[in-house]
Amino acid sequence: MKTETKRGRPRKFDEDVTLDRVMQVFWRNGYAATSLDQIAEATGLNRPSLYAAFGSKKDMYLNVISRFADRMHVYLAEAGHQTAGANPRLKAILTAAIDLYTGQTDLTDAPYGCLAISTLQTESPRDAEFKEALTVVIARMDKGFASLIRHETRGSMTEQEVCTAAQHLALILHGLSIRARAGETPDVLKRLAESAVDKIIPLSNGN
Amino acid sequence: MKTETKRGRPRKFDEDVTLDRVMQVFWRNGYAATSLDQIAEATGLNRPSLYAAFGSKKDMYLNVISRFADRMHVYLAEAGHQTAGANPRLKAILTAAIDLYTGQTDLTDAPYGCLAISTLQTESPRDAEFKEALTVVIARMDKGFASLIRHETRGSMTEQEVCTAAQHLALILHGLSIRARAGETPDVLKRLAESAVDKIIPLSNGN
DNA sequence: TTCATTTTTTACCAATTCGCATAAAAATAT
DNA sequence: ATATTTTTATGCGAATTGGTAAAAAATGAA
Repeated sequence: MKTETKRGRPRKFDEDVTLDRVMQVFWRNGYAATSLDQIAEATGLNRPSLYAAFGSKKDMYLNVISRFADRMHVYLAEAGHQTAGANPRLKAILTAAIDLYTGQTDLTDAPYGCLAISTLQTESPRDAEFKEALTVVIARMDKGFASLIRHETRGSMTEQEVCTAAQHLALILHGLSIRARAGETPDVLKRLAESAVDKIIPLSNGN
Repeated sequence: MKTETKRGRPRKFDEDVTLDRVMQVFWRNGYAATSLDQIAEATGLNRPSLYAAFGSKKDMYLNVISRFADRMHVYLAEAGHQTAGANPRLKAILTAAIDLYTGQTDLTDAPYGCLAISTLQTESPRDAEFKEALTVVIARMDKGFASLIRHETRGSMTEQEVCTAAQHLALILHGLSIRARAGETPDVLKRLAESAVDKIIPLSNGN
């Protein structure tokens, strides 16, 4: 009961690579400015096939947003595990995020920042689902930073201080996304990020 | 030679209040999702009148962006002059920005963050003029923070440190804009902002 | 071969988009 | 009054939008 041979005409596209292409289009244009024709062109599928496979434009967008959030999460977590100590780990994570935001990773070639920050945010006042998705993404980043800091500074910071520092880092991260989309270079952003981490979670913090 | 009585049919709208209404529509929807019909409805003008007075949709948007940047600049500068010392002045500025971002000022009732960060950013990859306008806005914020810090900490910080700290504050500001648009409350944001300032420009810095 | 199933393709739909051309209206100048 | 000038109002038009209906194609099952 693994792969029961599928009936019917076989698909001539791979779902994963197609979704990746959909993601690129939304990443560049945002939600409102992206047309299904552009997506069709970028994926090689035509509109009815897209709709049959992935639902409406909104469905596709939300699909791609959570896909992006998942990918970003594992990518940053991976980057954060190459070192030890709060300060170095946070620097590694921000550095990796900057690579992602400036098109230096496998996820994208384009320097369009964070997909959620760059595009979801804009739509949030008009659509409650989008707004909810945005707060979820933001909360996820906060939690990620908080758990790292909590773990690495066991005891030396109150829970309150941990959460505040985590949100500081998320603020910084979002600011970096905006600057990346504005065209700032990775190295400038990385210098900025490193000095920011040094002020928020100094190396001297017992790590 | 002040107001030479104008010929022709008189306008029945005020240019300033109309532009303010145009700004609200773009602020909520962003550029791409805003239609001229929506603007026409919000302003009470019809499309040909809008076009005659303010040009194309893009013209209107860029017009409103620089209008916003100017207003924001004077509003924040004013707020920053109610106190003395780098740390208190920066806190006052960020607090004022949060009021603006969350709809607590005369500029808008709506909690849609910073017009430029929230909407211009999204469009920047598709249009060189938008991208340029975005970098100009960002640079303006950097410079504003830098000149304040430079002035208040005369000598105690290198020019390099001043610029870096200024960019840190701008990163924070942009992050605050995003969270405001995501629906975060003013008081939470203000606590966050104040503690961030304390880490970037501590009170103990001789002020 | 014939049928059932799934995907692809073509074509269409109603609605909306931005911009403009043209006409009507409202004021001043002569 | 009549003409001139400026703004407003009506309405068109070509293009694009998201979505779908219907037919054609490609596979496995019988």
